[in-house]
Amino acid sequence: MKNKFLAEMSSRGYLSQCTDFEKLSEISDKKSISAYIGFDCTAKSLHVGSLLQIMILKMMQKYGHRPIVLLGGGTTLIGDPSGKDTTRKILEKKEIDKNIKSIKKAFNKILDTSNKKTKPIYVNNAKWLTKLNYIKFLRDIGSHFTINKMLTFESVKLRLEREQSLSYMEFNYMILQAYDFYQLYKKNNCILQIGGSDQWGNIVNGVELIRRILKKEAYGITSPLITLASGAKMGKTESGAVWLNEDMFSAYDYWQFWRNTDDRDVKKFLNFFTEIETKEIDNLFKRETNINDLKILLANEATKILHGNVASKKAEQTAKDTFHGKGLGSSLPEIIIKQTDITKGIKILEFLSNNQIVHSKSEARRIIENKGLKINDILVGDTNKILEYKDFINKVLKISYGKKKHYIVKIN
RNA sequence: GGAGGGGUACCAAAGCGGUCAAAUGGGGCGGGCUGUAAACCCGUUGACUUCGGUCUUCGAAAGUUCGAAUCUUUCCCCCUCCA
Repeated sequence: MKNKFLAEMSSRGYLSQCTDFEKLSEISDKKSISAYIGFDCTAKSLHVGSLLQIMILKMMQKYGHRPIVLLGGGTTLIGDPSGKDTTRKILEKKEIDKNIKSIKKAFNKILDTSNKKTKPIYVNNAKWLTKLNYIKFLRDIGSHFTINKMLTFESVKLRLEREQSLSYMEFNYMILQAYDFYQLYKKNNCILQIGGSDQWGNIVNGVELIRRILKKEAYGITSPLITLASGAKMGKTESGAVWLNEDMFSAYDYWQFWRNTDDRDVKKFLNFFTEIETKEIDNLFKRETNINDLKILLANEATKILHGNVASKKAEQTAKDTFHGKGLGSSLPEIIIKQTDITKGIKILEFLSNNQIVHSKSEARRIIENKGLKINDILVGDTNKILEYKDFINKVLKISYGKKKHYIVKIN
């Protein structure tokens, strides 16, 4: 593969399938192309599960191509059945619009928005999907799809085999996605759709629709499903999903997420989620004997891409202070309490549950009984402990839930 | 449309009148070991509590009973087979 863009895609492990490597390579060699990836808008933020796709968009920019981010305001009204064995919850338009606005924030941080030529274009398929005329759509688009073929798609087959209901609405999802591609081809000259491997069928449909109607060639690429060494799903931690939006998942927690990567996944993640050259990564693994240093590198680089250099450095320093020194990291979550409250004394159980450190007083009691709670690195043994002024050092106190969750408590 | 089987905590799955806040496994959380990893070991896993207990929970509602996850009725949902 001579094309640099595709070559790097391949060496980083971003490539799973492509409709036509040779041709696509040829075209992207000659000119700048536009490619799109569609994203679901069921939540206020995307999570790391979508990060690989975003990294691909970022890499396109590096090679002078333009990414199109399709925020599926229209398709989210329907719900993609791919990879799901039950119907997704259906959202209202208002909520979806709110989600779109919020999701964009992360894209603007990760992608390069300064270069005019490669600046990402955001599109919302609600724009064309919600205006469709049913009869016209059936005649113009529907006539190009056969049920015979649609029934052979994995997403449909899976549901039918398990005898789980697949509504007519969901059944239409793939046609709508194909139609999206067709629209983007016409409007934005978008010749390539990228997606996760579960999107292969949907992507191929779009390519075929474009060929049939426009007699033009479009292309599709899928990225592999990320598998973790442990077999778990990528992007889940003890506290739930790893969100990209900072108000839902702090930069420090994000840094920690990468820092805690399984040894066996470090190399893969460096390729996937940093911009370090593949060769350089190989060299690092040859030279570096301490895997923990590589995890720190991974955490730094990954955090930098999303939250910026300053936040990344701060997170690293906080981790250093928290785990290796006596200091208090500045990125740790802060809890402010009133002077008057502390003079009165606060019951530890109430303090923990009121500040959402634990979900209930029972959990607070449990964690103390299990030797998991520390104040200023000293084990709290008594569930009846009262937080007092003397627990603070210079009006500041560190409270630790287990080894990894730390909070700074300050007196106002 | 007919005949059966089933809905139990985060998930899977036992329990089938009291000893059930509900066995067991997975997952989660905490501890130990270590490297903020993996593996392994131990503890814990509804809420509130003055630590005596109290309250809510086994698809939904109503009922039988001193007492119901367990029995009855109605309803909702899922599965298997037949048409």
